Amino acid sequence: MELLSSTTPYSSLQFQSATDDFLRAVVAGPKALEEFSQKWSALQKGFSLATAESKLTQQTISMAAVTANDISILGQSFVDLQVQASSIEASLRAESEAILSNFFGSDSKKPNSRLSKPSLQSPRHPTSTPISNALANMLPQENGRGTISMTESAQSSSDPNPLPEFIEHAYKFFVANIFNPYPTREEKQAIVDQSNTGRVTVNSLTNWFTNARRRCGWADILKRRCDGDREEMVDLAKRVFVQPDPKRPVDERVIAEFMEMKENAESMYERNTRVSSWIDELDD
DNA sequence: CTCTGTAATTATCGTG
DNA sequence: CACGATAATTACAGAG
Repeated sequence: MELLSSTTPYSSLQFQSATDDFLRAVVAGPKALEEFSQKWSALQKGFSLATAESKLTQQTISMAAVTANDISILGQSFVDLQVQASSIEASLRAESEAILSNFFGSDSKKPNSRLSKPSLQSPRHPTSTPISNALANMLPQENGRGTISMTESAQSSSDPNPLPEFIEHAYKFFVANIFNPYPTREEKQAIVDQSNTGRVTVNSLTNWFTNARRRCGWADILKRRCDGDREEMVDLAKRVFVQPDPKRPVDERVIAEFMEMKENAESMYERNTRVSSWIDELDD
């Protein structure tokens, strides 16, 4: 609240400095990113509201979109690096597990042992580094409320997350690619590789993405605004989330629809990542 | 491959 | 606590 104070609600200046802030935060590390994330969220939230009330000039809107684009691209690049790194780590771990299981013989596929399976070492957190978490939490965001942030809310010990292993990675991809939530086969495979402990398949991931597009409202906009034309939809979404096209400005109402859609996607993520009551029954 | 419709399953909430 | 209603998810079939 105090962030976007008083008189001038939105100047393009705020958006301009955001890019610099972001870069500084990336360099400074996860904690700074977290901070930036909150500022950025607040900024977007306010922007969203102002948009709804048509209080912004086209110029400010453009500036906002351009900044969002910059941040999105930069953030995406970092996320990609993280994803690749963890993918490599995953295959290395898989390899060493294979080797170990040769030693101990047996135990290659065990359908229902989900809780056990202490793998080799890292109790949890194999593929999620602080940076990638912070980035993925914040990437194209708004929604200032405490997103997952493993850093504080669920600290140390048991960091649960017994959900289907893929959803964390899938959601991150989804939110980070909200302007084009259609992973290629390779990208799906990468997500599966990162999360797989046995039963996650590319096919189920494909289903998940289809359902996710439907649930967050992407499918709805696709049908209503683009007559089911996916190319057109992605092009439109890019003009909203990535880079505005001065020659083809997007109607404010459409922008609002996309913002809402993105919010839905993010709240799905929250819903599914938060630790809930039942976890209490797990310990001891 | 994706989209829509839908069945099956699971989690959550209000009530007696 | 157990129940029934409701919401959310996942998987699948049929069509394009």
